[in-house]
Amino acid sequence: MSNQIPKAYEPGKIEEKWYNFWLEQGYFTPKIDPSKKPFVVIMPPPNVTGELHLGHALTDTLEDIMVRWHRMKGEPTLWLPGTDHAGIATQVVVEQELAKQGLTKNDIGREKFLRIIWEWANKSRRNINSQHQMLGTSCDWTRDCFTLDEGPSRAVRTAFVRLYNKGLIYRGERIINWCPRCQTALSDLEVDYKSITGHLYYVRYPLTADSSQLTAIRFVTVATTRPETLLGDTAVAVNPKDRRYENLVGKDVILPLVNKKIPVIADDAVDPFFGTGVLKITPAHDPTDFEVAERHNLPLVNIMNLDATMNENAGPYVNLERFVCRDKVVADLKDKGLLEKIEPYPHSVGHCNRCQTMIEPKASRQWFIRTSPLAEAAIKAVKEGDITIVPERFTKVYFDWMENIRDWCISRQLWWGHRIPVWHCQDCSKLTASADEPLACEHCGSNQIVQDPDVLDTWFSSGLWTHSTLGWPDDTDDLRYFYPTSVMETGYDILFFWVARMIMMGLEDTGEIPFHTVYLHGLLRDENGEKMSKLRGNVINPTEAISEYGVDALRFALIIGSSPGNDINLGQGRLKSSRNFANKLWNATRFIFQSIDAEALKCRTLQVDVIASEAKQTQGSRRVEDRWIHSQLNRLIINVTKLMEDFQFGEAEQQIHDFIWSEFCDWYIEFAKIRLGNQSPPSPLPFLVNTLGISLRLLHPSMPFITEELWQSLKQRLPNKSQMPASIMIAPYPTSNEKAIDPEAEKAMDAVIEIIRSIRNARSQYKVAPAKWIKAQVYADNHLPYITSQAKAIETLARARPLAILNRQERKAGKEKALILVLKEAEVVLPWTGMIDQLAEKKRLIKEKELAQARIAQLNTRLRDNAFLTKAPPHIVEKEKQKLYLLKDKLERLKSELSQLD
RNA sequence: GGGCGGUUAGCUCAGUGGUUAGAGCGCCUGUUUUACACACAGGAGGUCAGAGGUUCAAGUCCUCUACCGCCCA
Repeated sequence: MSNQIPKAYEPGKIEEKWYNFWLEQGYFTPKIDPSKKPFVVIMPPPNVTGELHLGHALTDTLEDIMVRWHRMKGEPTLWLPGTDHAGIATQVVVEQELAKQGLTKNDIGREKFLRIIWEWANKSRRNINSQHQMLGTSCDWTRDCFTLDEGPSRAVRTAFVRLYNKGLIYRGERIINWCPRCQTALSDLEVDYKSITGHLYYVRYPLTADSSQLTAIRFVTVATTRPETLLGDTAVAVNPKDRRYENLVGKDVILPLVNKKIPVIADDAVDPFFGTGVLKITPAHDPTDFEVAERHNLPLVNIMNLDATMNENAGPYVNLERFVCRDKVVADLKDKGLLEKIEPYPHSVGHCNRCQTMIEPKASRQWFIRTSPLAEAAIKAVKEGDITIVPERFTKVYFDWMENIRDWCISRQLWWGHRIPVWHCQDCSKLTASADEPLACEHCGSNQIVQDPDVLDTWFSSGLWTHSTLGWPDDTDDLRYFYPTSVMETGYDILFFWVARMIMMGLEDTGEIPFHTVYLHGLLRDENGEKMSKLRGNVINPTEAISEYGVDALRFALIIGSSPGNDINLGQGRLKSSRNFANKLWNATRFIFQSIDAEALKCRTLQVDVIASEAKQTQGSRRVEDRWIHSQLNRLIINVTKLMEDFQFGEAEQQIHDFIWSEFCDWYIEFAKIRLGNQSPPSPLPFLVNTLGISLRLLHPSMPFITEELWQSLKQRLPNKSQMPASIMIAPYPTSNEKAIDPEAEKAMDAVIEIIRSIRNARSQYKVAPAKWIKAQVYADNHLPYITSQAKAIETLARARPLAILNRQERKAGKEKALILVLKEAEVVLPWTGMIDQLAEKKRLIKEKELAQARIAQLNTRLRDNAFLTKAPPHIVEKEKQKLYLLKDKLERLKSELSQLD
């Protein structure tokens, strides 16, 4: 037949086709409908540093699942995509590109450098967006944003000026983290601390002659990990409670190598148990020392240049690189007999998280945000439940960070980013902050004003992303309708960097929370739980995975079996099994199509409604297996809906997977085959088609491409195709029908399945040739009519012929050798003359009897326990009683079988 | 130092108080059964890290211990 579909799923052939179809139909762009509450996700904007990695694929997949699900539920759904200029990260990448040509950014100048970096960014954006599209993201490209676009840039300037005018942004000299390679200040969050085994140097600081006379001490010993910084010392300090040194406080010592007089002071910050208990104070190069210096009015001596070489304050050491200088200082101290000892010393040292260069703490004049007032509101929003963090445990982490928040250094000495909207007056040296470029100093009116050369931390603009992308500071339709947004979905690693700051900035700028829910996913690891890295060579490239397994398989593999906030291990095995699942679905559908086409050849019309949660069956009554698959399907819909609402996407996918593979393919389709073969009404086709249609819709958010392809092919085969939605994307998400839950059909089919399984098991145990038919009798009572109705299925699926299904009362004590299987609701008798080890079989039955007795005893104890009967909920007690009843029944039958064997 | 998470089958992980703990991969046996070998059928494999406690009921809640990982300082 010409419209037959291929034997194996070939993902590459259909993905682009359907993505373009969706785009052309405009499904990704929501219609603003004030009568409906929208569902809104703002995408975490990837950096324009190059391409997407697996982490982005995970983000895209989770967000696409939520977004497609809500869209199918009929909510106006906006998923707003964007990209981030990523100040330092992008500048580092482009500088590396330049370095390949032997150039630095200073060689070519700010203007030309910015031109090159813009080219890079634009290319990168195109690349990134097409990768998002490969992944199937249903985001609204008409609203695509870049942090440096005019809108978001104006939002940045406006937010800055507002905070400045409220006194929440200030400029001041503080110890900041300086990256000597990037040549910029960094915020505390941009520093990675690494454990390093360094050394603790014990250095003698001689007392001045006067002090020495007064105390009869010649020197104090100071322990330090950074001897080169002693060139910038302006004091030594001890703890005021330290009895050992109490007579030293107020005296003076001579700074070695520099031969400068510096005081001994007492300060609580000194830990008497560290080293000798005497600390050198280098205020310009250490955060604690800086604070000590502030308390004691000590001068700051900066001894380093911006590239971490020593400056003129280092005297003879000028121009030496910091570590070269250290070696020289240590050698010189040794020469002068001032180095007491050197001990190995493990400690943690900050590194730039972009280039891994060792950070230099450094006193520097920078711009800061006073964060504590902002944090207060941000804490309140979560505490009062306006914002929910999923999984919940991160709430504590969030509070902890917010409650101990420190001021945020926002200025960067970079060229790539948002220029700080402050102008310095050359005449009165006062500052003018303005969202629009000012013509004159607002203080003295001079036009001799120069804009601050620095740019803002990238995360400042990211912090505004939820509202700047919707038009803020303007009062736009988008902002009014889509803000506050619904879910902020991202990795837990940027909770502080981004999520926390968005909450602070969103509340500050708009007076409203930026989103109702924060959903944090885990990080991706390889199949052994190792971090993915180029060095280890265990990186999975999403593009390669897609071409090998298909997008749907990649998406499915990323999510199935995962749980919120926990890391996800992804390897080839998981990708393969997800691809296999896609192929399974493909082939199940292929089978159903073949059946539909066969019907069509006989000119019969298929009565089926693939949208309704229950198939309409017009010809004759429904058979028990039809009721059963319906019941199972509706249970699935109930479970999946609940799981999706609880952000349990991994478990939702697992359940859909298990239903399709096990219940539908392994059993229902196998039952259906028999009926299709013998043509006796009622036809299972409406149920096959309906179950397939619902399964496809349930699965669509996870596997958009294969479900669309199959949906469209299915539609072509249905008589009511004109009434079906044009795409599965806009078809309604299945809703459950409580009435379809059918415990009677479930029990009956459980019994049938158990009968088939037990016969198969016995065949396998006795190594019966697969093709051989064996004689079987089934005796039952309760579900006899149902079991009888499945005679053909039992016969075919267990290869049992001749098969007799009889009432238990008709059971006669036969002397014929037979294998007897006592099941939950039935006995299966397999007469196998000469094949059975009668003794072993008797032993097996005795063992089963004992097992049943043990469990009955257990249940009896429980059901006689008054505490259980009074305190356990009634439905649990009822369940236990039911179990006991069934077991007792089984025990009786086991006993009766055994007695016949004697 | 403070906090968080983990410890469940050979491996990787689900398991949201209900009593016989699941999946994928791997392993063993068999099968060209006309949707699918990217498959089918059958099978082996777990004192749920350890110790105490709460509860009618604990893999699940609490306490402690051990080990592993992460975050913050």
